[in-house]
Amino acid sequence: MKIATFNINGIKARAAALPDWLDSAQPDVVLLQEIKSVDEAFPRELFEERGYQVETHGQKSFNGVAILSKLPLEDVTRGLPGDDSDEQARWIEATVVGKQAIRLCGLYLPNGNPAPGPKYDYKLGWMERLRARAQQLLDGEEIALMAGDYNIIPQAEDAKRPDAWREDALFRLESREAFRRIVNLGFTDAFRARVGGPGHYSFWDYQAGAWNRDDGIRIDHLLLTPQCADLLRDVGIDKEIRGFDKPSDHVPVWAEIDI
DNA sequence: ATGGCTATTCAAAATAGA
Repeated sequence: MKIATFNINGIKARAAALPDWLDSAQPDVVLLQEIKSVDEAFPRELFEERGYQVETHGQKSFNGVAILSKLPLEDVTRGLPGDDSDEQARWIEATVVGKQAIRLCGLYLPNGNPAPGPKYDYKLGWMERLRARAQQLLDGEEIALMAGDYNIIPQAEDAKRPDAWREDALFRLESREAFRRIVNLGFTDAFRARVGGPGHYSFWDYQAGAWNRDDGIRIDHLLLTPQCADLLRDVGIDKEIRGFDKPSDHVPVWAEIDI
């Protein structure tokens, strides 16, 4: 089963590029972030006509996550537990049954800039809630993954120019420590389990010719529980579509799971 | 880069992104 994460930066703006990528990459499941749409306005027919079931957790203008799946989605839940006052649409979960069941968590972790400040506090608080949910998945010994736009550059090798990001909410020490607290519970970064070294990015800014200079960062990740990591067969970053017409500033990252 | 681009929104400039 090919499972991808893709921050599309607006479903309306990606009404051509996203179906084009689906048709060529043929993922079984896609976890989408930044749909920037309410549920009622999401163009589900674009995906249903390609054989995908669509589940959204949308919000007006900003944020918003969704799941597309060729197999039925079961037990769908919306919103990251731990703060009933949080109105931002950044988390969705569902179960898909292949040979075995796998729990899929799609997430759009807060950017957090400027740091320090209230937005950064929100990011760190959100990550603490994420850690709690992650621990539950481990405690249940589930075949599960948490994938999405983490807005975290894990290591210097994950940025073309790490020094430019030192004080940024995506790379400052506190952010990376919070990310490691989650990974170190026992998760596997799917991409890094298979590919080492610098030069692998999932985001290039629209500004300043970042794409042409390959000035990117790796911030979209799939974290696997041990039971899921046992089934990991392949990974990839579909970098080339960043150079196509009307691209998102992110590209898809995927994992092939033997399930 | 204290923002060079893109997307969104009660439709013009503001907000957000990373």
